[in-house]
Amino acid sequence: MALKLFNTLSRSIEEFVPLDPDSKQVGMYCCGPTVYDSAHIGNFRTFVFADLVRRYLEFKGYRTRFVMNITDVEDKIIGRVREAKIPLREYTGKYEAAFFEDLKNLGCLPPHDTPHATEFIPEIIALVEKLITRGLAYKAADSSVYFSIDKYRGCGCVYGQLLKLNFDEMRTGERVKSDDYSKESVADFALWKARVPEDGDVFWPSPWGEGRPGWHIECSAMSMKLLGPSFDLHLGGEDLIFPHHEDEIAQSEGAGLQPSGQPFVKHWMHGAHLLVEGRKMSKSLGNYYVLHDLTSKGFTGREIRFLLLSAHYRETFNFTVKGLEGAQTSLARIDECLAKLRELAGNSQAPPDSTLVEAFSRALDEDLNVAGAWGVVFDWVRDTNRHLAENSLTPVQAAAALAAWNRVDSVLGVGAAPETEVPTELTALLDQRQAARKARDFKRADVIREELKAKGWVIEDTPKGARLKRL
RNA sequence: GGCGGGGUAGCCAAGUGGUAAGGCACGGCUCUGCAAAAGCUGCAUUCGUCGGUUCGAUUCCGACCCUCGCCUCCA
Repeated sequence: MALKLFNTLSRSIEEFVPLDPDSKQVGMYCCGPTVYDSAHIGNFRTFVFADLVRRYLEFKGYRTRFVMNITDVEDKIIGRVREAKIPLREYTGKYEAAFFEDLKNLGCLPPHDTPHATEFIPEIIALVEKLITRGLAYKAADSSVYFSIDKYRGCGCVYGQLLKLNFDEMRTGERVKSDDYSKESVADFALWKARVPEDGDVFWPSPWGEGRPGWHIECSAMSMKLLGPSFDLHLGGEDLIFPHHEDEIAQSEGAGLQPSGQPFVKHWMHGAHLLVEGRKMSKSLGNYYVLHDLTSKGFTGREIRFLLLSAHYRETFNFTVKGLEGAQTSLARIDECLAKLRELAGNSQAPPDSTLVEAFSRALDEDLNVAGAWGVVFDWVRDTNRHLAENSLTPVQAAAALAAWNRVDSVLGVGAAPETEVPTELTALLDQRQAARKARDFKRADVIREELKAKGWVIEDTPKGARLKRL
C-alpha cells in the first residue's frame, strides 16, 4: 500500500515518493523550538506530529534522517539574556535540556541531528554571501543584509509557493518593525541583522560587520548542510507557512544549489494548531500549558501523547483536561488487554498477526489518519477481550497478538504502562484481607480495603485472585 | 479587505454518492459477600441552515448562518 500525504505545495494529497525512490532513504526536517522558555503543549503537538511521521516512515521501511533544529539566537532570547545577565549558551542550555526531557517524556524518538543556529554561523554567512553574489540580497544602510523579493521574482522564481499571496491586498503595518526602515521593500526580510547595542554580547563578525543571523536563514543553512540542497520532507506548525517557510524556499532556491529542476523541499507538511479548553491558548486565560503543568496534575507523558495523537494533524484540535482524563481511561483499556495477553502468552513466540497491522497501516496510509488507526486498535482490543473471555486463544495466538501490538506501537509510541512495584507491607495487608474474607469476616476485609484505598491503592478482585493497582 | 480551515451524539473525533468508525461519559448485564476494578453490551432514522443535481447526499453544487486561523520573526 502506498503512503499518501498532504503536500502544502500542491494543497492536495499526493503519494509520497522520496527524491531517490530506490534508496528508501528519506531526509526530513522539522522546525524545532526556540529555546527562550519552556515549550508549551501546542509546540509539542507539532513535535509529536513530526515524530509520528518519522515513526510511520520507518514502519513503512524507509530509513529516515530526521533533523530538528534548535533556535538558540533570536530577539526574545537576547532580551532574556540581557535581563538575566548570563551568557547566551547558559541561558538557552537550560531550556534546551528541559525541551529534550519533555520530548522524551512524550515518547518522541530523539531526532538524528539537533543542530544549533549558533553553531552554523559560517554556513549561514556563506549562504548569505551566495545570495548577494547572485544579486538577490543587498546590504542596507543599517549594515543589515536583506533578501529582495523583487529581484527573486524578477528571475522567474515564484514567491508564494505555499500559499496564495496578494501583495496589494495584504495588510501591512502593525507588525513591521520600525527598525526595518532601511529595507528597499516591506516584503524583504532580513538575512543578517546588524548588531545593535541591545544585543549585548550576542554577535558574530561577518563580511558586513558584526551582527547575527536573521530568522529564516538558519533553517536553510542547517537543513541543506545536513540533508543536502534538495530533500524530501519539511515539517512545521501551520503558522510557519508564511513567512518562515516561504522565505526558506526563497533563500534556498535563490542560492541555486539544487540540481536543476529539483526543489529545495519536495514535500511540505504542516500541523494545525491547538485550542486549549476551547480557546486559543493564552497566558491571561490560564489555559497556557507547558508539560510540567500537566504532569504535576498527575497526567503522564504517554497520556498527553495519546491525546495529542487522537485527532488528524491538519485539524485544529481542542485539548482539554477532560480529554486527558479520557485518555487515561482509554490507555488503561489497552494496558489491561495487553497484560492479559502477556499472562496468557508466557514465553511463547510468534510472528505478528497481520490483521491488526494491515488495517492499522491502511488507515495511516491515508494522510496519517491516526483517528482511524486508533479505531482499528480499539476494535482489536474488543475482539481480543472477547476471545480472552471465551478462553478461545492459545498462548501462541496471544504471542502473535502481542507481536502485532508491538508493531503498531512502534508507530504510536505509547508503549506499556510503567510497572508499579507494590510495596511488601501492602501485599501483606492484601493477604490479611484475603484471609479475613475466607473466614467470612467481611467487616475486617472492608476495613483493610479502605485502608489500602487511603494509601492510594485499589484492590482488584479477579477470578484469578486479588491484586493491587495504583489509584 | 485578501487567503485558508471547520461545523457529525453530552464531550472528543473518523468516514462515505447507497444509508453513520472509535474513545470518554451514561444505562444494562457478567463477575463479587457487598463493592470496586475489569469485561461484555446498549446508546445519532441522523451529519450547521435552506435550496439544487441524483433512483439515492451527511458525502457533489449553490446560497446563507456560525466559528477558527494566517496576512512579515507565533508550533
